[in-house]
Amino acid sequence: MKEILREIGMIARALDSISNIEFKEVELTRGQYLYLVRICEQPGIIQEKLAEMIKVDRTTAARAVQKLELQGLIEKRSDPDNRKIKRLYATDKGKEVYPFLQREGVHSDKVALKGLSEEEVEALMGLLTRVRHNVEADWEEVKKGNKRQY
Amino acid sequence: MKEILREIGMIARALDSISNIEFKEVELTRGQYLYLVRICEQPGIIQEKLAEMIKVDRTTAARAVQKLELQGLIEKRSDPDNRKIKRLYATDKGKEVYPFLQREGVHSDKVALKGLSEEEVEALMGLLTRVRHNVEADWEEVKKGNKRQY
DNA sequence: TTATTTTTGTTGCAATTGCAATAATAATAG
DNA sequence: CTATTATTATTGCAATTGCAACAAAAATAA
Repeated sequence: MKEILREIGMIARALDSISNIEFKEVELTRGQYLYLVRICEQPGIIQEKLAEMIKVDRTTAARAVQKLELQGLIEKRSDPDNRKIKRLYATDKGKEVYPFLQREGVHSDKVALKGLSEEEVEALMGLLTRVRHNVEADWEEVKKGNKRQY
Repeated sequence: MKEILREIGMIARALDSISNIEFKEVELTRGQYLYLVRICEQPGIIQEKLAEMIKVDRTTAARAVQKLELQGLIEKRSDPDNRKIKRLYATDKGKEVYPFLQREGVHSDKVALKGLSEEEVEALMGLLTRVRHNVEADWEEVKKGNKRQY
């Protein structure tokens, strides 16, 4: 029955690959778009949450964010109430590329869902959200070092 | 509408991350399991097809296969009718780890689909297969260097 | 047949990725 | 209040990843 997860893997890798190739046009290297879009959409988000949302290692997110900052696409601001965290914001330059990322996303969306009715899209979205919830619980456990039983 | 693709990305990364952590127990490093399972299931498959199935760069597949061979988990055999290709087969050692990969896959499957009825699973599978077909056409084009219009 | 194009495979970089280990602050427990 | 634990961020490796660029064989075209 695990063909479902394989399909998901294939789709994810294919789309990620496409995005990475297309975003070179905007001077973004592999993976960066993931972080930038989310920072644009949730100004003030911190690195830790970003990694959690994207489902990537904390240190990976750290370097991606670091590079985005170095490129002047985002900036880190210290929080006055909490010296531990650094809030992330897109700079003007970052905000400038965002529309391109959006358009690409919309297009990939259109391509991916071609031939699906509105009801099917709705159903797919609902099912995937449930699957994601199921999976993310395990991911967090395993990431913490806990072992799954089977 | 592109939340669907985001969900897919999250699920894929989370599961991949879990698998990579769990398969260290069997001496497999990041990504290797993807190739090994498919070679076990389709003995005689060639590298190029493997990359296409998994949706990964040809050179990435090349190194993964190379390493699997070095570890003695698979072997490359020249084809008598076609000197260009090399067919891939799991060795006894490779076949030995396969059941573990399977069990892990079954478990991830169970976790991911928890709470979904049989009909929902069926529906999800159908929808994802269609999405995958849509996406893989674009992937192959973009990989060939062609540009998408939007 | 000969020439061109496509398929399949490899290696040299340069980059991302993630595990360990470290540090510092915040939150919780005793 | 002090001690312990959890959160957040960073850096040092060692590895995977993928784009270019190449090679060689096969498939197609002229």
